[in-house]
Amino acid sequence: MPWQFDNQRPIYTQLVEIITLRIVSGEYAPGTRLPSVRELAAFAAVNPNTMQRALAELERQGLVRSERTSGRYVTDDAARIEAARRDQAEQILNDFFQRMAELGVGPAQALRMAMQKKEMMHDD
Amino acid sequence: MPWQFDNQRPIYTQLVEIITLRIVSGEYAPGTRLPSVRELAAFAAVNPNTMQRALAELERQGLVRSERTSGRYVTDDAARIEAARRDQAEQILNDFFQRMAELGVGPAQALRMAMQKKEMMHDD
Amino acid sequence: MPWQFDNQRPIYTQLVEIITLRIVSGEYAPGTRLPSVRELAAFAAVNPNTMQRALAELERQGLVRSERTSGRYVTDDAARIEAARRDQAEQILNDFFQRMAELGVGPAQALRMAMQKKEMMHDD
Amino acid sequence: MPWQFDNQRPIYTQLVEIITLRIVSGEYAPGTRLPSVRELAAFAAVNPNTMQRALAELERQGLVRSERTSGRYVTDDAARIEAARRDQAEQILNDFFQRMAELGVGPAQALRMAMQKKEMMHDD
DNA sequence: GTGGTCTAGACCACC
DNA sequence: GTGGTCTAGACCACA
Repeated sequence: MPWQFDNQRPIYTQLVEIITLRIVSGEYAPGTRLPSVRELAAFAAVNPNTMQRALAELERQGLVRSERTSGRYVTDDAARIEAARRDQAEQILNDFFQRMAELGVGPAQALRMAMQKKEMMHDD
Repeated sequence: MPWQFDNQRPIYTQLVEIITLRIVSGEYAPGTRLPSVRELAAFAAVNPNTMQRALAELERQGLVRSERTSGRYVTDDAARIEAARRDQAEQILNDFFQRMAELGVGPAQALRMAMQKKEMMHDD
Repeated sequence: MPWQFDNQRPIYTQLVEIITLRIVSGEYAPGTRLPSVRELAAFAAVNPNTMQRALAELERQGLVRSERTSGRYVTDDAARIEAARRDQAEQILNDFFQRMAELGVGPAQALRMAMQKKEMMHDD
Repeated sequence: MPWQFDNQRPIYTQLVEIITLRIVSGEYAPGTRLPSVRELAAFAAVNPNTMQRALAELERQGLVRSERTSGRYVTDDAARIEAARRDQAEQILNDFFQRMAELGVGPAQALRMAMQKKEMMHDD
Protein backbone atom coordinates (compact mmCIF):
# COMPACT_ATOMS: atom_id res chain seq x y z
CA MET A 1 0.00 0.00 0.00
CA PRO A 2 1.49 3.32 -1.09
CA TRP A 3 1.81 6.12 1.41
CA GLN A 4 -0.90 8.73 1.58
CA PHE A 5 -0.48 12.41 0.80
CA ASP A 6 -2.72 15.40 0.96
CA ASN A 7 -2.77 17.82 -1.91
CA GLN A 8 -2.34 20.95 0.12
CA ARG A 9 1.41 20.63 0.76
CA PRO A 10 4.34 19.64 -1.45
CA ILE A 11 4.74 15.90 -1.66
CA TYR A 12 8.48 16.01 -1.09
CA THR A 13 7.88 17.74 2.25
CA GLN A 14 5.56 14.99 3.29
CA LEU A 15 8.10 12.41 2.17
CA VAL A 16 10.69 14.06 4.42
CA GLU A 17 8.36 13.80 7.36
CA ILE A 18 7.45 10.20 6.72
CA ILE A 19 11.03 9.05 6.31
CA THR A 20 12.14 11.06 9.32
CA LEU A 21 9.48 9.30 11.34
CA ARG A 22 10.74 5.92 10.14
CA ILE A 23 14.26 6.84 11.20
CA VAL A 24 13.31 8.29 14.53
CA SER A 25 11.14 5.31 15.37
CA GLY A 26 14.01 2.99 14.55
CA GLU A 27 12.22 1.33 11.68
CA TYR A 28 15.14 2.51 9.57
CA ALA A 29 17.91 1.78 12.09
CA PRO A 30 21.03 3.98 12.52
CA GLY A 31 23.82 3.04 10.16
CA THR A 32 21.70 0.80 7.97
CA ARG A 33 21.32 1.19 4.26
CA LEU A 34 18.14 2.79 2.92
CA PRO A 35 16.35 1.24 -0.04
CA SER A 36 17.39 2.78 -3.35
CA VAL A 37 15.72 5.92 -4.63
CA ARG A 38 13.98 3.91 -7.29
CA GLU A 39 12.67 1.39 -4.77
CA LEU A 40 11.51 4.07 -2.37
CA ALA A 41 9.89 6.01 -5.19
CA ALA A 42 8.09 2.93 -6.46
CA PHE A 43 6.92 2.05 -2.99
CA ALA A 44 5.63 5.53 -2.30
CA ALA A 45 4.18 5.75 -5.80
CA VAL A 46 5.89 9.05 -6.52
CA ASN A 47 8.24 10.20 -9.21
CA PRO A 48 11.90 9.27 -8.49
CA ASN A 49 12.82 12.93 -8.85
CA THR A 50 10.46 13.81 -6.02
CA MET A 51 11.94 11.13 -3.81
CA GLN A 52 15.41 12.30 -4.73
CA ARG A 53 14.53 15.77 -3.59
CA ALA A 54 13.24 14.46 -0.26
CA LEU A 55 16.40 12.46 0.34
CA ALA A 56 18.56 15.45 -0.52
CA GLU A 57 16.74 17.42 2.14
CA LEU A 58 17.27 14.65 4.69
CA GLU A 59 20.93 14.64 3.77
CA ARG A 60 21.10 18.38 4.27
CA GLN A 61 19.61 17.86 7.73
CA GLY A 62 22.22 15.25 8.53
CA LEU A 63 19.81 12.40 9.07
CA VAL A 64 21.02 10.57 6.01
CA ARG A 65 24.41 10.38 4.32
CA SER A 66 25.10 9.12 0.83
CA GLU A 67 28.09 7.08 -0.17
CA ARG A 68 28.86 7.59 -3.79
CA THR A 69 28.73 4.01 -4.99
CA SER A 70 26.89 2.00 -2.38
CA GLY A 71 23.76 3.99 -1.63
CA ARG A 72 22.33 6.04 1.21
CA TYR A 73 22.66 5.26 4.90
CA VAL A 74 20.86 6.38 8.02
CA THR A 75 23.14 8.50 10.17
CA ASP A 76 24.97 6.94 13.12
CA ASP A 77 24.78 10.19 15.01
CA ALA A 78 22.44 9.41 17.90
CA ALA A 79 22.35 13.05 18.92
CA ARG A 80 21.19 14.03 15.43
CA ILE A 81 18.40 11.49 15.53
CA GLU A 82 17.46 12.60 18.99
CA ALA A 83 17.22 16.18 17.73
CA ALA A 84 14.91 15.06 14.94
CA ARG A 85 12.80 13.25 17.46
CA ARG A 86 12.56 16.41 19.50
CA ASP A 87 11.53 18.41 16.42
CA GLN A 88 8.79 15.96 15.62
CA ALA A 89 7.65 15.86 19.22
CA GLU A 90 7.61 19.62 19.29
CA GLN A 91 5.27 19.64 16.33
CA ILE A 92 3.00 17.05 17.88
CA LEU A 93 2.84 19.09 21.06
CA ASN A 94 2.00 22.21 19.11
CA ASP A 95 -0.75 20.41 17.25
CA PHE A 96 -2.10 19.03 20.49
CA PHE A 97 -2.37 22.33 22.31
CA GLN A 98 -3.63 24.13 19.25
CA ARG A 99 -6.41 21.64 18.57
CA MET A 100 -7.40 21.74 22.22
CA ALA A 101 -7.46 25.53 22.08
CA GLU A 102 -9.82 25.33 19.10
CA LEU A 103 -12.14 23.33 21.32
CA GLY A 104 -12.00 26.10 23.89
CA VAL A 105 -9.79 23.99 26.15
CA GLY A 106 -6.83 25.89 27.61
CA PRO A 107 -3.33 24.41 28.10
CA ALA A 108 -3.83 23.75 31.80
CA GLN A 109 -7.03 21.80 31.31
CA ALA A 110 -5.63 20.02 28.27
CA LEU A 111 -2.74 18.85 30.41
CA ARG A 112 -5.11 17.68 33.12
CA MET A 113 -7.07 15.66 30.57
CA ALA A 114 -3.89 14.13 29.25
CA MET A 115 -2.95 13.05 32.76
CA GLN A 116 -6.32 11.41 33.26
CA LYS A 117 -6.04 9.71 29.89
CA LYS A 118 -2.59 8.43 30.74
CA GLU A 119 -3.89 7.01 34.00
CA MET A 120 -6.61 5.15 32.10
CA MET A 121 -4.09 3.82 29.62
CA HIS A 122 -1.96 2.73 32.53
CA ASP A 123 -4.89 0.66 33.78
CA ASP A 124 -4.76 -1.46 30.66
CA MET B 1 -12.02 30.26 1.59
CA PRO B 2 -13.54 26.81 1.10
CA TRP B 3 -12.83 24.10 3.63
CA GLN B 4 -10.15 21.50 2.93
CA PHE B 5 -10.72 17.77 2.72
CA ASP B 6 -8.45 14.81 2.35
CA ASN B 7 -9.41 12.08 -0.06
CA GLN B 8 -8.94 9.20 2.32
CA ARG B 9 -12.12 9.67 4.29
CA PRO B 10 -15.69 10.46 3.19
CA ILE B 11 -16.31 14.15 2.78
CA TYR B 12 -19.57 14.02 4.71
CA THR B 13 -17.70 12.62 7.72
CA GLN B 14 -15.22 15.46 7.58
CA LEU B 15 -18.08 17.92 7.27
CA VAL B 16 -19.60 16.49 10.43
CA GLU B 17 -16.32 16.99 12.26
CA ILE B 18 -15.79 20.50 11.01
CA ILE B 19 -19.28 21.67 11.88
CA THR B 20 -19.13 19.92 15.24
CA LEU B 21 -15.94 21.83 15.94
CA ARG B 22 -17.62 25.09 14.98
CA ILE B 23 -20.47 24.33 17.37
CA VAL B 24 -18.28 23.17 20.21
CA SER B 25 -16.01 26.17 19.91
CA GLY B 26 -19.02 28.46 20.03
CA GLU B 27 -18.49 29.83 16.54
CA TYR B 28 -21.97 28.50 15.82
CA ALA B 29 -23.59 29.52 19.09
CA PRO B 30 -26.31 27.44 20.84
CA GLY B 31 -29.78 28.22 19.57
CA THR B 32 -28.62 30.23 16.59
CA ARG B 33 -29.59 29.49 13.04
CA LEU B 34 -27.12 27.73 10.79
CA PRO B 35 -26.66 28.87 7.19
CA SER B 36 -28.97 27.01 4.82
CA VAL B 37 -27.93 23.70 3.31
CA ARG B 38 -27.33 25.39 -0.02
CA GLU B 39 -25.23 28.17 1.49
CA LEU B 40 -23.12 25.77 3.51
CA ALA B 41 -22.70 23.52 0.49
CA ALA B 42 -21.61 26.41 -1.69
CA PHE B 43 -19.21 27.61 0.97
CA ALA B 44 -17.66 24.19 1.42
CA ALA B 45 -17.67 23.62 -2.33
CA VAL B 46 -19.52 20.32 -2.06
CA ASN B 47 -22.78 19.08 -3.48
CA PRO B 48 -25.84 20.11 -1.45
CA ASN B 49 -26.72 16.45 -1.00
CA THR B 50 -23.40 15.77 0.67
CA MET B 51 -23.90 18.68 3.06
CA GLN B 52 -27.45 17.49 3.68
CA ARG B 53 -26.11 14.11 4.68
CA ALA B 54 -23.67 15.67 7.12
CA LEU B 55 -26.37 17.81 8.68
CA ALA B 56 -28.71 14.84 8.95
CA GLU B 57 -26.02 13.04 10.92
CA LEU B 58 -25.57 16.03 13.21
CA GLU B 59 -29.31 16.09 13.72
CA ARG B 60 -29.26 12.40 14.57
CA GLN B 61 -26.59 13.16 17.14
CA GLY B 62 -28.75 15.89 18.63
CA LEU B 63 -26.32 18.73 17.98
CA VAL B 64 -28.62 20.35 15.47
CA ARG B 65 -32.38 20.52 15.08
CA SER B 66 -34.16 21.39 11.87
CA GLU B 67 -37.35 23.38 11.52
CA ARG B 68 -39.01 22.54 8.30
CA THR B 69 -39.47 25.91 6.74
CA SER B 70 -37.15 28.21 8.61
CA GLY B 71 -33.81 26.46 8.73
CA ARG B 72 -31.52 24.52 11.03
CA TYR B 73 -30.59 25.56 14.52
CA VAL B 74 -27.77 24.66 16.87
CA THR B 75 -29.10 22.81 19.90
CA ASP B 76 -29.72 24.69 23.13
CA ASP B 77 -28.76 21.62 25.11
CA ALA B 78 -25.51 22.63 26.80
CA ALA B 79 -24.96 19.09 28.07
CA ARG B 80 -25.16 17.74 24.53
CA ILE B 81 -22.58 20.22 23.33
CA GLU B 82 -20.38 19.43 26.30
CA ALA B 83 -20.57 15.73 25.39
CA ALA B 84 -19.48 16.54 21.86
CA ARG B 85 -16.58 18.55 23.23
CA ARG B 86 -15.53 15.59 25.33
CA ASP B 87 -15.69 13.31 22.30
CA GLN B 88 -13.52 15.63 20.29
CA ALA B 89 -11.05 16.03 23.13
CA GLU B 90 -10.89 12.27 23.51
CA GLN B 91 -9.95 11.96 19.88
CA ILE B 92 -7.28 14.63 20.15
CA LEU B 93 -5.80 12.86 23.15
CA ASN B 94 -5.76 9.57 21.30
CA ASP B 95 -4.04 11.18 18.33
CA PHE B 96 -1.51 12.77 20.61
CA PHE B 97 -0.46 9.64 22.44
CA GLN B 98 -0.54 7.57 19.28
CA ARG B 99 1.68 9.93 17.34
CA MET B 100 4.07 10.10 20.27
CA ALA B 101 4.13 6.31 20.43
CA GLU B 102 5.06 6.21 16.73
CA LEU B 103 8.02 8.36 17.67
CA GLY B 104 8.99 5.83 20.28
CA VAL B 105 7.85 8.12 23.06
CA GLY B 106 5.77 6.40 25.73
CA PRO B 107 2.79 7.97 27.50
CA ALA B 108 4.74 8.92 30.60
CA GLN B 109 7.43 10.75 28.69
CA ALA B 110 4.88 12.32 26.35
CA LEU B 111 3.09 13.70 29.37
CA ARG B 112 6.34 15.05 30.77
CA MET B 113 7.07 16.83 27.50
CA ALA B 114 3.58 18.30 27.48
CA MET B 115 4.14 19.66 30.99
CA GLN B 116 7.39 21.30 29.92
CA LYS B 117 5.73 22.72 26.84
CA LYS B 118 2.92 24.12 28.92
CA GLU B 119 5.41 25.78 31.23
CA MET B 120 7.05 27.43 28.25
CA MET B 121 3.72 28.63 26.96
CA HIS B 122 3.00 29.98 30.41
CA ASP B 123 6.16 32.05 30.11
CA ASP B 124 4.74 33.81 27.05
CA MET C 1 -56.19 19.17 3.65
CA PRO C 2 -57.62 16.69 1.17
CA TRP C 3 -58.00 13.07 2.15
CA GLN C 4 -55.28 10.63 1.23
CA PHE C 5 -55.63 7.67 -1.09
CA ASP C 6 -53.38 4.89 -2.16
CA ASN C 7 -53.23 3.97 -5.81
CA GLN C 8 -53.69 0.28 -5.34
CA ARG C 9 -57.44 0.27 -4.71
CA PRO C 10 -60.32 2.13 -6.35
CA ILE C 11 -60.77 5.59 -4.93
CA TYR C 12 -64.52 5.25 -4.55
CA THR C 13 -63.99 2.25 -2.29
CA GLN C 14 -61.70 4.27 -0.11
CA LEU C 15 -64.24 7.09 -0.05
CA VAL C 16 -66.87 4.65 1.19
CA GLU C 17 -64.60 3.59 4.03
CA ILE C 18 -63.73 7.11 5.02
CA ILE C 19 -67.31 8.35 5.07
CA THR C 20 -68.47 5.21 6.87
CA LEU C 21 -65.87 5.93 9.52
CA ARG C 22 -67.13 9.50 9.87
CA ILE C 23 -70.67 8.23 10.33
CA VAL C 24 -69.79 5.46 12.73
CA SER C 25 -67.65 7.76 14.83
CA GLY C 26 -70.54 10.23 15.03
CA GLU C 27 -68.69 12.96 13.20
CA TYR C 28 -71.55 12.82 10.72
CA ALA C 29 -74.38 12.40 13.25
CA PRO C 30 -77.49 10.23 12.61
CA GLY C 31 -80.23 12.10 10.79
CA THR C 32 -78.10 15.08 9.85
CA ARG C 33 -77.63 16.34 6.33
CA LEU C 34 -74.41 15.47 4.51
CA PRO C 35 -72.54 18.14 2.56
CA SER C 36 -73.49 18.21 -1.12
CA VAL C 37 -71.79 15.90 -3.58
CA ARG C 38 -69.98 18.85 -5.06
CA GLU C 39 -68.75 20.04 -1.68
CA LEU C 40 -67.62 16.60 -0.64
CA ALA C 41 -65.90 16.06 -3.96
CA ALA C 42 -64.11 19.38 -3.76
CA PHE C 43 -63.03 18.68 -0.20
CA ALA C 44 -61.73 15.23 -1.06
CA ALA C 45 -60.17 16.52 -4.27
CA VAL C 46 -61.85 13.87 -6.38
CA ASN C 47 -64.11 14.01 -9.36
CA PRO C 48 -67.81 14.55 -8.41
CA ASN C 49 -68.68 11.40 -10.34
CA THR C 50 -66.41 9.39 -8.11
CA MET C 51 -67.96 10.84 -4.98
CA GLN C 52 -71.41 10.19 -6.42
CA ARG C 53 -70.50 6.56 -6.86
CA ALA C 54 -69.31 6.31 -3.27
CA LEU C 55 -72.50 7.86 -1.93
CA ALA C 56 -74.61 5.55 -4.07
CA GLU C 57 -72.84 2.61 -2.48
CA LEU C 58 -73.45 4.00 1.01
CA GLU C 59 -77.09 4.42 0.10
CA ARG C 60 -77.24 0.83 -1.07
CA GLN C 61 -75.84 -0.21 2.31
CA GLY C 62 -78.51 1.82 4.08
CA LEU C 63 -76.10 4.14 5.88
CA VAL C 64 -77.28 7.13 3.89
CA ARG C 65 -80.65 8.03 2.38
CA SER C 66 -81.30 10.65 -0.24
CA GLU C 67 -84.29 12.95 -0.36
CA ARG C 68 -84.96 14.03 -3.86
CA THR C 69 -84.82 17.76 -3.39
CA SER C 70 -83.06 18.46 -0.14
CA GLY C 71 -79.93 16.34 -0.24
CA ARG C 72 -78.53 13.27 1.50
CA TYR C 73 -78.96 12.38 5.16
CA VAL C 74 -77.20 10.03 7.52
CA THR C 75 -79.51 7.19 8.48
CA ASP C 76 -81.42 7.32 11.77
CA ASP C 77 -81.25 3.57 12.08
CA ALA C 78 -78.97 3.00 15.09
CA ALA C 79 -78.87 -0.74 14.41
CA ARG C 80 -77.62 -0.10 10.87
CA ILE C 81 -74.87 2.15 12.13
CA GLU C 82 -73.99 -0.36 14.80
CA ALA C 83 -73.68 -3.03 12.10
CA ALA C 84 -71.34 -0.81 10.12
CA ARG C 85 -69.28 -0.27 13.22
CA ARG C 86 -69.05 -4.01 13.69
CA ASP C 87 -67.93 -4.46 10.08
CA GLN C 88 -65.20 -1.91 10.48
CA ALA C 89 -64.13 -3.39 13.80
CA GLU C 90 -64.05 -6.81 12.20
CA GLN C 91 -61.65 -5.52 9.59
CA ILE C 92 -59.45 -3.86 12.18
CA LEU C 93 -59.34 -7.08 14.16
CA ASN C 94 -58.41 -9.06 11.06
CA ASP C 95 -55.64 -6.59 10.25
CA PHE C 96 -54.39 -6.77 13.81
CA PHE C 97 -54.12 -10.54 14.01
CA GLN C 98 -52.77 -10.81 10.49
CA ARG C 99 -50.01 -8.29 11.07
CA MET C 100 -49.10 -9.97 14.33
CA ALA C 101 -48.98 -13.31 12.55
CA GLU C 102 -46.56 -11.83 10.02
CA LEU C 103 -44.34 -11.01 12.98
CA GLY C 104 -44.49 -14.60 14.06
CA VAL C 105 -46.79 -13.72 16.95
CA GLY C 106 -49.76 -16.05 17.33
CA PRO C 107 -53.27 -14.94 18.32
CA ALA C 108 -52.90 -16.00 21.96
CA GLN C 109 -49.70 -14.03 22.47
CA ALA C 110 -51.05 -11.09 20.48
CA LEU C 111 -54.01 -10.97 22.82
CA ARG C 112 -51.73 -11.10 25.82
CA MET C 113 -49.71 -8.18 24.49
CA ALA C 114 -52.90 -6.22 23.87
CA MET C 115 -53.93 -6.79 27.47
CA GLN C 116 -50.59 -5.53 28.73
CA LYS C 117 -50.81 -2.53 26.45
CA LYS C 118 -54.29 -1.74 27.69
CA GLU C 119 -53.09 -1.91 31.29
CA MET C 120 -50.35 0.58 30.46
CA MET C 121 -52.82 2.88 28.75
CA HIS C 122 -55.03 2.59 31.79
CA ASP C 123 -52.17 3.89 33.90
CA ASP C 124 -52.19 7.16 32.03
CA MET D 1 -43.90 -8.65 -7.72
CA PRO D 2 -42.40 -5.32 -6.60
CA TRP D 3 -43.21 -4.00 -3.17
CA GLN D 4 -45.89 -1.34 -2.75
CA PHE D 5 -45.35 2.13 -1.30
CA ASP D 6 -47.63 4.97 -0.43
CA ASN D 7 -46.64 8.46 -1.40
CA GLN D 8 -47.19 10.02 1.99
CA ARG D 9 -44.05 8.72 3.65
CA PRO D 10 -40.46 8.48 2.41
CA ILE D 11 -39.80 5.34 0.46
CA TYR D 12 -36.59 4.60 2.34
CA THR D 13 -38.56 4.56 5.60
CA GLN D 14 -41.00 2.07 4.17
CA LEU D 15 -38.11 -0.03 2.90
CA VAL D 16 -36.68 -0.13 6.41
CA GLU D 17 -40.00 -1.36 7.75
CA ILE D 18 -40.47 -3.97 5.06
CA ILE D 19 -37.00 -5.41 5.45
CA THR D 20 -37.25 -5.31 9.22
CA LEU D 21 -40.44 -7.31 8.93
CA ARG D 22 -38.70 -9.85 6.70
CA ILE D 23 -35.92 -10.20 9.26
CA VAL D 24 -38.19 -10.40 12.26
CA SER D 25 -40.42 -12.96 10.60
CA GLY D 26 -37.40 -15.08 9.82
CA GLU D 27 -37.82 -14.82 6.06
CA TYR D 28 -34.35 -13.30 6.10
CA ALA D 29 -32.79 -15.63 8.67
CA PRO D 30 -30.15 -14.53 11.22
CA GLY D 31 -26.64 -14.68 9.83
CA THR D 32 -27.70 -15.18 6.24
CA ARG D 33 -26.65 -12.99 3.38
CA LEU D 34 -29.07 -10.41 2.05
CA PRO D 35 -29.43 -9.89 -1.68
CA SER D 36 -27.08 -7.18 -2.94
CA VAL D 37 -28.11 -3.55 -2.91
CA ARG D 38 -28.61 -3.63 -6.63
CA GLU D 39 -30.72 -6.76 -6.54
CA LEU D 40 -32.89 -5.49 -3.75
CA ALA D 41 -33.26 -2.15 -5.50
CA ALA D 42 -34.27 -3.79 -8.75
CA PHE D 43 -36.74 -6.03 -6.94
CA ALA D 44 -38.31 -3.13 -5.07
CA ALA D 45 -38.21 -1.00 -8.22
CA VAL D 46 -36.41 1.84 -6.50
CA ASN D 47 -33.13 3.58 -7.14
CA PRO D 48 -30.10 1.76 -5.68
CA ASN D 49 -29.27 4.85 -3.66
CA THR D 50 -32.63 4.76 -1.95
CA MET D 51 -32.17 1.12 -1.05
CA GLN D 52 -28.65 1.89 0.12
CA ARG D 53 -30.05 4.50 2.45
CA ALA D 54 -32.54 2.06 3.90
CA LEU D 55 -29.85 -0.57 4.44
CA ALA D 56 -27.55 1.98 6.05
CA GLU D 57 -30.32 2.76 8.51
CA LEU D 58 -30.80 -0.93 9.26
CA GLU D 59 -27.07 -1.21 9.81
CA ARG D 60 -27.17 1.75 12.17
CA GLN D 61 -29.91 -0.04 14.08
CA GLY D 62 -27.76 -3.15 14.30
CA LEU D 63 -30.15 -5.43 12.41
CA VAL D 64 -27.77 -5.80 9.52
CA ARG D 65 -23.99 -5.79 9.19
CA SER D 66 -22.13 -5.19 5.97
CA GLU D 67 -18.91 -6.83 4.88
CA ARG D 68 -17.18 -4.68 2.39
CA THR D 69 -16.67 -7.02 -0.47
CA SER D 70 -18.97 -9.92 0.18
CA GLY D 71 -22.34 -8.39 0.94
CA ARG D 72 -24.71 -7.64 3.78
CA TYR D 73 -25.72 -10.09 6.46
CA VAL D 74 -28.60 -10.29 8.88
CA THR D 75 -27.38 -9.94 12.44
CA ASP D 76 -26.83 -13.03 14.55
CA ASP D 77 -27.88 -11.14 17.66
CA ALA D 78 -31.15 -12.78 18.62
CA ALA D 79 -31.76 -10.15 21.30
CA ARG D 80 -31.48 -7.40 18.70
CA ILE D 81 -34.01 -9.11 16.47
CA GLU D 82 -36.29 -9.69 19.42
CA ALA D 83 -36.11 -5.96 20.22
CA ALA D 84 -37.10 -5.16 16.65
CA ARG D 85 -40.01 -7.56 16.93
CA ARG D 86 -41.14 -5.80 20.07
CA ASP D 87 -40.93 -2.42 18.36
CA GLN D 88 -43.03 -3.64 15.46
CA ALA D 89 -45.56 -5.25 17.79
CA GLU D 90 -45.78 -2.03 19.75
CA GLN D 91 -46.63 -0.16 16.60
CA ILE D 92 -49.27 -2.67 15.58
CA LEU D 93 -50.85 -2.40 19.02
CA ASN D 94 -50.89 1.37 18.80
CA ASP D 95 -52.50 1.23 15.37
CA PHE D 96 -55.07 -1.22 16.65
CA PHE D 97 -56.20 0.82 19.64
CA GLN D 98 -56.07 4.05 17.69
CA ARG D 99 -58.21 2.77 14.85
CA MET D 100 -60.67 1.33 17.34
CA ALA D 101 -60.79 4.68 19.13
CA GLU D 102 -61.63 6.38 15.83
CA LEU D 103 -64.58 4.03 15.64
CA GLY D 104 -65.67 5.17 19.09
CA VAL D 105 -64.55 1.88 20.61
CA GLY D 106 -62.57 2.26 23.82
CA PRO D 107 -59.61 0.06 24.79
CA ALA D 108 -61.63 -2.14 27.12
CA GLN D 109 -64.24 -2.96 24.51
CA ALA D 110 -61.60 -3.34 21.80
CA LEU D 111 -59.89 -5.90 23.97
CA ARG D 112 -63.17 -7.74 24.55
CA MET D 113 -63.77 -7.89 20.80
CA ALA D 114 -60.27 -9.20 20.26
CA MET D 115 -60.91 -11.96 22.78
CA GLN D 116 -64.10 -12.97 21.01
CA LYS D 117 -62.35 -12.91 17.67
CA LYS D 118 -59.56 -15.07 19.00
CA GLU D 119 -62.11 -17.58 20.28
CA MET D 120 -63.65 -17.75 16.81
CA MET D 121 -60.26 -18.24 15.23
CA HIS D 122 -59.61 -20.97 17.73
CA ASP D 123 -62.73 -22.71 16.47
CA ASP D 124 -61.21 -22.96 13.03
C1' DG E 1 -18.67 -8.78 -8.45
C1' DT E 2 -19.45 -6.14 -3.50
C1' DG E 3 -20.59 -1.92 -0.60
C1' DG E 4 -19.70 3.05 -0.32
C1' DT E 5 -19.52 7.74 -1.80
C1' DC E 6 -20.28 11.82 -4.61
C1' DT E 7 -22.43 14.82 -7.99
C1' DA E 8 -26.12 16.79 -10.68
C1' DG E 9 -30.59 17.86 -11.11
C1' DA E 10 -35.26 17.39 -10.08
C1' DC E 11 -39.56 17.54 -7.34
C1' DC E 12 -42.25 18.05 -3.07
C1' DA E 13 -44.52 20.30 1.17
C1' DC E 14 -44.50 24.08 3.91
C1' DC E 15 -45.09 29.16 4.93
C1' DG F 1 -37.20 30.88 0.35
C1' DT F 2 -36.54 26.34 3.65
C1' DG F 3 -35.46 21.25 4.48
C1' DG F 4 -36.37 16.64 2.57
C1' DT F 5 -36.48 13.04 -0.79
C1' DC F 6 -35.64 10.59 -5.07
C1' DT F 7 -33.39 9.34 -9.38
C1' DA F 8 -29.64 8.68 -12.55
C1' DG F 9 -25.17 7.88 -13.32
C1' DA F 10 -20.50 7.87 -12.09
C1' DC F 11 -16.29 6.52 -9.57
C1' DC F 12 -13.65 4.20 -5.90
C1' DA F 13 -11.46 0.34 -2.95
C1' DC F 14 -11.47 -4.21 -2.06
C1' DA F 15 -10.75 -9.19 -3.16
